[in-house]
Amino acid sequence: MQPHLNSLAVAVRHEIERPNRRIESVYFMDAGIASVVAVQADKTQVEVGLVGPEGMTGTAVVLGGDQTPHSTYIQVAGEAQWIKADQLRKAMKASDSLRALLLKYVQTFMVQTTHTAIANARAHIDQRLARWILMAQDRTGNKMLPLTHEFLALMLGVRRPGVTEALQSLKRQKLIETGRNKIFVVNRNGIEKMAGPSYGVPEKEYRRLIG
Amino acid sequence: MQPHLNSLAVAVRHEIERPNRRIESVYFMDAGIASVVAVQADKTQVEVGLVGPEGMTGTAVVLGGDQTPHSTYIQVAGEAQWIKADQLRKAMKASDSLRALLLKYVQTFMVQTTHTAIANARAHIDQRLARWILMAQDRTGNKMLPLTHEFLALMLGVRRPGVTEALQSLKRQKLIETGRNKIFVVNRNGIEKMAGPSYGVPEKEYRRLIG
DNA sequence: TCGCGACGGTACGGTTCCATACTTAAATCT
DNA sequence: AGATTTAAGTATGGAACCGTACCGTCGCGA
Repeated sequence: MQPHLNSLAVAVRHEIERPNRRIESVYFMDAGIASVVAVQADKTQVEVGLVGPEGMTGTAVVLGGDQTPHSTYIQVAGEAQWIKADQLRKAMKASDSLRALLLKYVQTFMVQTTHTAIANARAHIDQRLARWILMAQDRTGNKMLPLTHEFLALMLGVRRPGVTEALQSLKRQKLIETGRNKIFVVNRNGIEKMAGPSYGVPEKEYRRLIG
Repeated sequence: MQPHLNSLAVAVRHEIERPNRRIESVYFMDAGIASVVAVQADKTQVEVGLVGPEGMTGTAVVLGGDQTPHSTYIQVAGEAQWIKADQLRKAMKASDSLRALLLKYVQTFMVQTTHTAIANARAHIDQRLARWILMAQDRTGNKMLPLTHEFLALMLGVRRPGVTEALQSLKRQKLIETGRNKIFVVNRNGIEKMAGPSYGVPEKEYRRLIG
């Protein structure tokens, strides 16, 4: 696979996959975060999964398809290695172990999306926000996350002022610090406590399957 | 694959898969509905997908695994053909076309779960309920759905009285009729209107991929 | 350095949904 | 038939969020 990989710096908001359009390339993130977003017929959208260096975009290609109704774009700028979808298909055909590994990742990603669903159904905004921060930090390994409230609101499917208030609640509890376009993780354990049961299951499944 | 399939009547609430336990068998529903449920560490659970005659349980096996953190059980009694997970693995190894078909189904199921996530984030109870009724009717082909409010509440992740009120709202609009343990679809188009953008995308994706 | 655009903080009334509890009604069992 | 269980309807006060709007502030580019 390696000869067909190409490094690339990816900028925030860059769209990797468009809904119902052919997937040209698949990205393996070296740094930064991509976001998989479900899109309804009326264009309303909500994030369903995060992809960082632990994973890949374009799971539909791994499953033998060439498009999805989802949208995928860069949330946190970074670097990625991309490969043409066709090259990935060839590589999977050539290597059973590669295919098996990528399918395992699809499984972990699926668990992530199902737990987004349960969090959306049952958790309050501050819990969902805490979950999101934890997942983002897992992927960047950085205390600082460059994010606007507006963007987070879009991701969580809530009002922008709702995010502002939830962030202030976390800040009051000394769990994070905030700045314009920035969130700083201060007390990770505290954030995990805040997220409660909405964080953890997909992470455990990832460790089990891929480690 | 056929020689290893076994017919079986499945009763409501029968558990097909337990969280983090080895998946013994995979079920292809002939009639009735199975429900895939995400489970958090504190045991709270919410439904993330429905499986009827259009699909199968045990997508983790298709992805090369042998367990998931999810739970799967029968929602509407019916009949199923089951096969030992190992036999399915053999059959997939033997037939690329079978494997490709099952992977396509995994893709459609994934889209279903992501749209459960977006519905949970943005839609009100009556819309989510409408979506659920439509998805259930798609799978049984029956105007009558044998369901308790309690069960629906568990599935949607809301209070039981919330379901009662939402059902009455649909009833007032002449979209459904209700009885003890029963919901009757009266005006399917009206229910689709009520569900709005929360219904449709996964169904379209299914038609595109499997038809 | 000034102005403008983007971002974040705050306010307010209204709606949805929650937790909880109690009552009525239908099915099941003895 | 009567008793018991299970399901469905109703009530209430409170919390969480919503849509919307307005204002302060930060940073960037002219």
